[in-house]
Amino acid sequence: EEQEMEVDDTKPAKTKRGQKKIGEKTEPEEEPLDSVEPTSKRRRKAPEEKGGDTKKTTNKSSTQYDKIDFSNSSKNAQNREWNIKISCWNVDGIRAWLGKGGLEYIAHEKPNILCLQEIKCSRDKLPEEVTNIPGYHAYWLCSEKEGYAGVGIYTTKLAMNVQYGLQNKELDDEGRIITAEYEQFYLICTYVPNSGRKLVTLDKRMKWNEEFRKHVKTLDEKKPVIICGDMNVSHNEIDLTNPKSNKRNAGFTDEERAGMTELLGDGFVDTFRLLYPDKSGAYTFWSYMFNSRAKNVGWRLDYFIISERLLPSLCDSVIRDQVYGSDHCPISLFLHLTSADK
Amino acid sequence: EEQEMEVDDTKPAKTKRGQKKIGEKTEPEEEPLDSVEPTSKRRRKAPEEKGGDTKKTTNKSSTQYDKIDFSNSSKNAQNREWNIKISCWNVDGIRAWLGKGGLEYIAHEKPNILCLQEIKCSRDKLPEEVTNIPGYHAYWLCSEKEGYAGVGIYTTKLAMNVQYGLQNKELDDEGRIITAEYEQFYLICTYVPNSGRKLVTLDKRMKWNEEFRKHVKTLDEKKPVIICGDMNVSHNEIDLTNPKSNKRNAGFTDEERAGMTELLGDGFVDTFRLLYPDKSGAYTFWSYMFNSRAKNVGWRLDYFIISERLLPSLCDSVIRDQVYGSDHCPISLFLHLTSADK
DNA sequence: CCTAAGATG
DNA sequence: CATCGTAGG
Repeated sequence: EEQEMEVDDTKPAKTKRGQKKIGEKTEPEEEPLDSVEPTSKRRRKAPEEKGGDTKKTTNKSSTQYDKIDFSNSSKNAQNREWNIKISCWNVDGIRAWLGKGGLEYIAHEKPNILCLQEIKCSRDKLPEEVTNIPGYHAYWLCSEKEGYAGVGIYTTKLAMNVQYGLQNKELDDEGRIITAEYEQFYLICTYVPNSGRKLVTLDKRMKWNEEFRKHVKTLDEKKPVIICGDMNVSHNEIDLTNPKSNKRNAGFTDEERAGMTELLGDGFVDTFRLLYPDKSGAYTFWSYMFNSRAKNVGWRLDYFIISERLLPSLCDSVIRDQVYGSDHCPISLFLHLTSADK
Repeated sequence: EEQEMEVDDTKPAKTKRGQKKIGEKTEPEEEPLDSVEPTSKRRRKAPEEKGGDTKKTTNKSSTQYDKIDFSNSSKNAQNREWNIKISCWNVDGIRAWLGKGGLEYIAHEKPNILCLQEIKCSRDKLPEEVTNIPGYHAYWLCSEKEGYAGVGIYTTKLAMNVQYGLQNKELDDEGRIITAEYEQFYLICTYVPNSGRKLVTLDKRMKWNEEFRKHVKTLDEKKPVIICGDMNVSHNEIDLTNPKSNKRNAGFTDEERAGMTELLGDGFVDTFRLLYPDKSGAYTFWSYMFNSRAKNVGWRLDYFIISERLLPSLCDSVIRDQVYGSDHCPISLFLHLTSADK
């Protein structure tokens, strides 16, 4: 049974723009820059290759977004363009991210919903600049451990219901999951426990996987589910640069990979891999060490995983690997939702 | 009795400049920029006022030294110019100081001896750049506590003997004093224990003062003594911006001030205050907080204190308040030493 | 290599 | 408001 839902939504939007309904775009339709070749098949062209960008991860410049095309003209199975965009970013410390211009990402991406992981900040230390973003409501779940983990959701439309944690005493003290209920779906924003150096916390991770799966299956019985966040696993060899040498490292153990396989076996889909089954070099995380990002030595750890019955709505699932400000990059999911999804 | 002296002096100077003898200037005499008004009296003109310098403490620029005149034409009581310069700087972390260009200070000041306090670095983590400075030997005493306290001495001429600590078990684990014996004097480089917020370590400080005084008096029976370092006390009201509000704060308690008075009563002289008895606003430390340095809200905590019988040799004692790179600034002592000092 | 907190000053 | 160390990744 669910505990009472709390809503941390104290501030009204300051702008007069008014609230957007989910299913309503946040700005006028843009003409796509690419050719409008119909994408009748699930298979897509690979995302553009990164240029020889030497930008540092600590770059604060507001110009990083000028080169990025945030428009998306991909169609769903019924040849409809997206009408809701959900984005997701492990920010690796929301205060550092703020200092690196993280808010500009929101202004450029303009998602209907943005899920953040690893905010590493207790609720009372969240700067007003991040709690009070015009046009968005926000839900936060912070770790009891200071400066550790923590997740948040920005949303243009209020959720019907918000559930904090998994309702499991052992697993709910670190701020790792918020479940937001909307009319047509449940949205899960999660930061899955890392198994640690030398896999010291693999047991905890396995326990998490178990409870998480239960949670997701329960939700899925009621409404389709959209899971997003840092799943802290690269599912297959194609999902990281060095699969061989990482077989016994956190993020690519058999146990963690099997966890993902099980989840997908319950009727969920890894949207990016569905759309781009052969795309290699597509990562969402690069260690700060060894200049990994410049060399694109990375891992795909961040996912949009959706109930299979949402597939007709799926327009695109993309990795914003040009966006800097964390050791992860953002990802975005584009859906066309209609009343048929209810 | 003294323990065996260790000398941490593994590297020969890399340059071919050769060693300077103490009493030999490290570079050709420069023509002083100021008028050569003879300074027959102990009383001097005040150091120049700081300009409206907005430089940050973290400034790495190598240009900060261009505006500073390191020459000094002050004479001793026999109207002789200096032939030995000793400098002293609480660097507040030698690695951070190195990154802020601290070594450039040495190149510009060119002291015969430079004493450093608060190196905050264990011996094995000292960067080679600071342990291997051409033309200087180095002695180090590091705290057993990582990244805490610690002192060091650079010297162009090898000391005859080097004593590490006070030979007191309770007080010698934090790297707070090196005593170097030269032909004509003992040099003490010290970082006196801070009494702490709410004076939690005032007892330890009092114990230190007691043992330190014994040590100094013992040395003084053999040779004149030059004490330099962060004494962690402002002796009198003139020595800090806010004496009233700091009467019960570390650095200006009656107990600490009395300690300095006692030391001076044993036949030692605070050289700066002797030469500039009325000079106010002369500080060597400014809290990083509240933009204190820009406002010159500071404390005089760093001293050259010498045996009275060295007074005939004293040419000048100056505060390098234009030099940035720490929350303290360097100070320099100019002496003319002759065989009469032996 | 980055984030963060905590201790110290 | 700086310097550290350490934990975490």
